[in-house]
Amino acid sequence: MRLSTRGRYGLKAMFQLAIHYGEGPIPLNSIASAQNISENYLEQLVSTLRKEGLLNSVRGAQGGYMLAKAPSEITVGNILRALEGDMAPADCVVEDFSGCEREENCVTKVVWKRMKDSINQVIDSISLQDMLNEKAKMELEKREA
Amino acid sequence: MRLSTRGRYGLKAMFQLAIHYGEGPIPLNSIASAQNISENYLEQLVSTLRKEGLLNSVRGAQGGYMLAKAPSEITVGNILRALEGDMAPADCVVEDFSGCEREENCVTKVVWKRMKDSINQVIDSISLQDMLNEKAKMELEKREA
DNA sequence: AGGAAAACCAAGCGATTTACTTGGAATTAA
DNA sequence: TTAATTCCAAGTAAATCGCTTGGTTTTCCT
Repeated sequence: MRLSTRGRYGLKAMFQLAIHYGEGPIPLNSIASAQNISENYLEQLVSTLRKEGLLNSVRGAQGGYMLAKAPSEITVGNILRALEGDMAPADCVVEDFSGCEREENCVTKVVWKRMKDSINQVIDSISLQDMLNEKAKMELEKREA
Repeated sequence: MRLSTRGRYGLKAMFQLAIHYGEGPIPLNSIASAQNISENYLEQLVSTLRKEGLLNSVRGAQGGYMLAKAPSEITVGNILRALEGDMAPADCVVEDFSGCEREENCVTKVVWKRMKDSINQVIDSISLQDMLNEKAKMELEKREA
C-alpha cells in the first residue's frame, strides 16, 4: 500500500518551498533539481496544488511558485489529499461513497474506517512548519555529533 | 492510497473462516460465493496465506481451509502484511531497505515512518476475534432496533 | 474401483494505472 | 525583443492489477 510518486514528490516539493518561504517566487527547475525530480512531471503536480489553493504562481521570467499560506497553516494531509485523493484504504470508506448494499453489517468496513482515521490523524497533525523544525533539529544533532 | 483486492478479499475470506472456526475444513467455493469473489483468484490469495502459516488446508473431497490458529491469535496486520507486503507508504521505510543516500537528513522519511507506524499500530491491534465480537454487537443492535 | 470434489500449481492476458515525455502557447522581467 | 518561466493537452512505454485458463494431485464416498 504505497503512495504514488504524486504524493511523495509533491510533499518534497512543498517542503522545498517551505524552506524558501518568504523569499518570493521559486522557479520549478530549482525545486526539481534540488529534489531530483523530472521538472515536466513535477509541473503537473504543482498545477494540482495550485488549483487546490496550496500554492501561488508568478508567471514569466523571474517567476515561480510560493506557498499560498504560512508553513504552519499547511499540513501533510492537505498536500497528500490534494494529490492522491481521499486517503482511504478501500473505496467503501471514501467520503460520499455509495454503492455497497451490505453497508449496514459489514465488519471489514469498520476495519478500513479505523485505518483511514488513523492515517488522517497523523497526516493532519504534521504541518510543513513541523517538518522545518524537524530539519533544524536534525542539523543541530549532526553538528553536535 | 488504496489497498489492492488482495488485501481486501483476503481479510474477508479470513473473516469468513473465523465465523466457521472449529467446524472443520471449509471449501473455497463456499467462501468465494459467500463473499462474492472469484474462486480461482481467491485460490491464489489463500495459497499465500497458507504459506505464511495463517491457515491450513485439507486436500481431496470434503476438504477445504481452516484457520491455523484461534481467531484471537490472528490479527488484521498478519493478514494484510502477508498479502500486501510491508504496509509502508514509501519504499524508504520498508523493513530492511537500503538505497537512499540522503537517508540521514531526510525529513519526509520521518513523515512516512510516522504514517507507517500508525497504520501498523491499528492493524496489529485488531484480531479476527475482535471482528467476530464486532459482528455480534452489530447483530444485537439490529435486533434491538 | 471409480468418480467426484476438492486443493494445488503455473502461465497467460486484457485493462488500467503510473510515471513520465513531448510539444507547444501565454506571460513577463530584463 | 528575447529569454525565462508558467501553463496546458496529449501521447506513451512499462508496470501492475485482477483476474482466467488449463491443468495435476489428493482424498472421500459409493
